[in-house]
Amino acid sequence: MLSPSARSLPSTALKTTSLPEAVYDALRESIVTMVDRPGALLTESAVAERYGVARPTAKAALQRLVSEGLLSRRAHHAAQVPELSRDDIQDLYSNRVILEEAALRNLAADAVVPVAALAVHRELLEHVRTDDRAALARTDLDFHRQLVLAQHSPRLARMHGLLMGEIELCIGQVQSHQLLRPADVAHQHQGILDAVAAGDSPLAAKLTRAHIEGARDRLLQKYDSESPA
Amino acid sequence: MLSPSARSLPSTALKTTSLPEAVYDALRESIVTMVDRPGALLTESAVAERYGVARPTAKAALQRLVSEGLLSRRAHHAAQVPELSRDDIQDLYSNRVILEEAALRNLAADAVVPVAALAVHRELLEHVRTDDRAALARTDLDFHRQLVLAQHSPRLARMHGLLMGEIELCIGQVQSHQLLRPADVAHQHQGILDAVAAGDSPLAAKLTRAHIEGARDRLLQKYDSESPA
DNA sequence: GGCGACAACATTGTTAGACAAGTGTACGAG
DNA sequence: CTCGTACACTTGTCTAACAATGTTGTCGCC
Repeated sequence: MLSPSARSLPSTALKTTSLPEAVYDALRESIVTMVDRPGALLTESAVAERYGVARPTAKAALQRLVSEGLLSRRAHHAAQVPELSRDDIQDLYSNRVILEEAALRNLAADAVVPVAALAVHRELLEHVRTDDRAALARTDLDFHRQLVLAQHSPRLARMHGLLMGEIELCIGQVQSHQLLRPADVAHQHQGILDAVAAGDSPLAAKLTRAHIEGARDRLLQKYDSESPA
Repeated sequence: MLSPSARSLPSTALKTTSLPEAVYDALRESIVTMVDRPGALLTESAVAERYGVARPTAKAALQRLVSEGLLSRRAHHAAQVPELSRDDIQDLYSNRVILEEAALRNLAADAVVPVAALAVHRELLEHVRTDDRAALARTDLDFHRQLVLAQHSPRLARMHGLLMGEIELCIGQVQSHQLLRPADVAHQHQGILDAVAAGDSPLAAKLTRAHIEGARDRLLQKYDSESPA
């Protein structure tokens, strides 16, 4: 009784199946939430000590984060939380447009609104009502993920997931959710869902593009105002 | 004298900077060239022994291949060369269309033909003349890679690279280059380049889609004739 | 003869410790 | 002031070992 394996590890609770994956999850979280600020150096030993694991385990987690673009690294040097440039933001969002526009075009062609996306949409409306900005930003990304997932294309989901990972980091670094206009987000999502339900592919694609480019512009604006170079 | 570190490793020569990367390269090659047939099991120890490295080194190489979809794996089991299904082929190519169509649309918008792609195109014409099917298949993929690279978008290149890796495997498994019509490939590439030079985005996109879907259909046809289920 | 429990095996998961090799830096010599 | 060397730090790689897990095969029982 009393959950036998409740022995918790130093800093954060690690509860996933694989140890490297648990470290990966924890580290990823602390990167996108800006606990580790951009530019911060993460040595293998430091990570190993922080989570109470061996260096090879930490190494594996770091390697995965590097391969996903959430850390940068030069050979024989500590991994580093990247500071995203203006070009990075534009690259991220222009590729996101490509993927999601295509996804929504296909979705609308079938004229069927995926239930998972609908559920997330309702959750988002709730967050708009309570004006919970942080939760709203998270749910917003979730909504887009669900739309892509509804495609049942493993490769599309994987590529989109890669992009979204870096976009999370991006949003964290620019603190853009403070500028978010909750009602607009909800309204635009509704428009996209309506276009899908109506089977209007061109409209769904157009609204998706506008929605994402709007987010990008807001991000860039904040970015410019913060780093006047 | 006499290059001091010329001690060669068992099967294949490994000459890259990092040992895991060298194993990765060699293993990848032997997978896409069907030296390791689909369904074959690759244990960490076997790989380690084959290339004369320690198990952790082999593990890293395997992990990377798994993360790129060139190997599949269940926990506590040997990695396995995946056998691509009909659905996989369709998924691969429909996503490839999304990416390359977008890339060519942008390229044509600038109306500038990338020199690297032109160089590869000339190389391909040479292979058509000498009727070298294997080299032609390789150069064909290279041509598409160059078109995407010309975009100068790190994320687009990375996503496209992932797709192309699996497509290489796909082409190897179906032995599709035997069905390739060299003159057609060259002709279609020329058409795409012309559309880009003319700054005709819609045409470039349309030709690209047709070119890729043609390749897909040829692949599927061969696939169906080989596995009549 | 068929079926289930148990035991042996194979494989990966994770750790520890060690040494080599590469990189940047600070310090000292010229 | 400049250059080169030595040192400290970090990663790269290996060996060895044990734990955890999944598979397989065998044996006895029904």
